[in-house]
Amino acid sequence: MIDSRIVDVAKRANVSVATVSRVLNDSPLVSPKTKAKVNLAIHEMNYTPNASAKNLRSKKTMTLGVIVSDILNSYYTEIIKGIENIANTLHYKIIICDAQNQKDKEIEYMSLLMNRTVDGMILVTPQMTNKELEAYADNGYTLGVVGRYIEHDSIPCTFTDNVKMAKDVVSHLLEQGHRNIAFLSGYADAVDSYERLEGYMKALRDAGLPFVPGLIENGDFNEEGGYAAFMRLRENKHPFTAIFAANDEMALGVYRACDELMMPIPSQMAVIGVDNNRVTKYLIPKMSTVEQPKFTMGTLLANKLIDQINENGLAGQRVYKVDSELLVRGSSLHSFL
Amino acid sequence: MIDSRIVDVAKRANVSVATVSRVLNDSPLVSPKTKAKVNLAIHEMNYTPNASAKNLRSKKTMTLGVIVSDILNSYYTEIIKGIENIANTLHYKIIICDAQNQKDKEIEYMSLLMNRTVDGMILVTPQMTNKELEAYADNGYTLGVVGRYIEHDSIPCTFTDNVKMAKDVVSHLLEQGHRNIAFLSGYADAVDSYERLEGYMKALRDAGLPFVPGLIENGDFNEEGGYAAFMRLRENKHPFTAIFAANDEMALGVYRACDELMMPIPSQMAVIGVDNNRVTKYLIPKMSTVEQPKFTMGTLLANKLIDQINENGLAGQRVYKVDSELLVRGSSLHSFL
DNA sequence: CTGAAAGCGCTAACAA
DNA sequence: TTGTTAGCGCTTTCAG
Repeated sequence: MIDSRIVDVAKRANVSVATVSRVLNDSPLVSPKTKAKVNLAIHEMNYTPNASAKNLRSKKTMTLGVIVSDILNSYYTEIIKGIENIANTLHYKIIICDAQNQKDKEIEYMSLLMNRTVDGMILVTPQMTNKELEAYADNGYTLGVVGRYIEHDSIPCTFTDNVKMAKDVVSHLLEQGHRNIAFLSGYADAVDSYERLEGYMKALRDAGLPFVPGLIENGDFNEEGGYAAFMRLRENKHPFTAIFAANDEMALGVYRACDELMMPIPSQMAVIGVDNNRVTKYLIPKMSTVEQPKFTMGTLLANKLIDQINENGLAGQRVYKVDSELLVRGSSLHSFL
Repeated sequence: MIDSRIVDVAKRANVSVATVSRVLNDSPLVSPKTKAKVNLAIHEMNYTPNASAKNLRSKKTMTLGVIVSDILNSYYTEIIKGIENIANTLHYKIIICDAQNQKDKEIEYMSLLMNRTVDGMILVTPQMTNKELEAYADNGYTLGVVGRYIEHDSIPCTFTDNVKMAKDVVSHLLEQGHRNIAFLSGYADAVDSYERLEGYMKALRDAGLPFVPGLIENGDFNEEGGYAAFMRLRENKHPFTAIFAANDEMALGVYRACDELMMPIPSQMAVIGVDNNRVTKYLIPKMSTVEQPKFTMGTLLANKLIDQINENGLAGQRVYKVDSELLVRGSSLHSFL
């Protein structure tokens, strides 16, 4: 039954609780005969071990917490798939927390799970600052980060080079003949925002073009925000023919705005996003974007974190830098004119 | 510190562990003065209670398990959002399990969590049969189902009327003048498949049209399967001008196939899906589909299940039937010709 | 209002 | 190879 205990099994099988525990945990110190007897009892009683008791005693939960910004955004779900993939293999469970794009939710989840509910946390969110994360680690918590670089000995991380990525995007736009390129940032204080902004500015500088503040707006990383930010950009009265959005969600808002304003993409407005969300390839024209190896990033990080938990040490590589790739599609191609 | 215990706090505050526990659990039986003293100690030590110990002793985990077929499909993530919404409010955590469209994964997760890791399970998957679910319930497990009706006193469920929905879809297609309508099923044994098939057949019968087996194919509920099934349908040599897919994912495959075959939608092929996945409204033409109140379904069911866990009883409504709505868009509109 | 103590179900010394 | 037993850290009677 659902609430039979290890002693019940022991009694039925005429052995001690220790023996049952050994069978349960595949210890080699049990004779085949006893093992069979115990397994029979287990099946007859439909016994399942109580996880809480096991966790308390063994001081681990075999569970990882994962905090993402938004579970509806496929960027995050694909990372989750990667995490899940390796977690499953290594017999770990994962608790997925959806911060709903709110930083206070992230913090709330952090404290919710940091009480030995999980053995470690994976943060996939641009909002929490490195400082805050480091504070957690310094307090003895085990955590890892997907999607950004962090300088702390005990926090593993996987990320792509945001600056380089943004430079690549802007260079491509320059090559296509654009000279007035707008940048759609996410939250101002998010790493992904300012690193991509930095790349954008570097590319302009390298090309000898001036940086125009009126060509920058914040869009909060979501579609609605992207739409509104695009409208504000137009009010700024600085004409532009191309726009680089810090993620695909915001670029989607640009698509909608262009549709309403009867501005064909890419002939009157070139658009590029970041993330290679699934929806981008169903759009017309298909959206140019940057592919990040999301699944891989999830797998790498989770694997490393689980290692760290079990080895209780920090051997091997801590920082995983993976390559992103600019996917040039219809929304930024001059030949589409 | 991360590993200080309740006795450490008690010592520091010069009280007993019982008192600390009372403060921790907001018991009214503590004087304000003592409470302040204890809280001070808690903060000074940065103490957090050990969840495993608490779970073991209190026999609950304040956690719900949620099994979905595919976390990349927004149908499921929106239901999850609904579940999460009410769970958060009621101080429950959720463990999300992605069965990756595999029935054996569902069963695996079921046994993984049914050991008091969670207080109850929510199944959002068309694959497990009602019989199997009933067996779990009969064994004393607490569970609920989103997306289908089930006849069992202790399993709450929310669902929409699949038969009626399918009839509505086919009726609309008939009104648009179509007489040869294909049906794209999911897995043959999934409720959503056969109930929608039933509605499809009823609508044809009501209209006095023959049922043509060659117009039915299975597409496994995913895009690739939808694509392949569409190709098979064409090989069957039964001409058809409209297709009803049992979900949007498969309809997406049809879009791709039509694109490759240079068959414009809707003039040469009308297409309707089910779920109102976000991507449907970015397609050209926009895809007709059926909206189900996903968020609400999640909220309703989770709320009911938590009630059931706490009341330890089955008072009130068990079955929640919610309305779905046919969204007629470009992909099935004759006027688009 | 506060404290002492029993025990939740399990694992892992240690003993046999 | 097997059994006995001491906790893991918490909640909750029961007594004061």
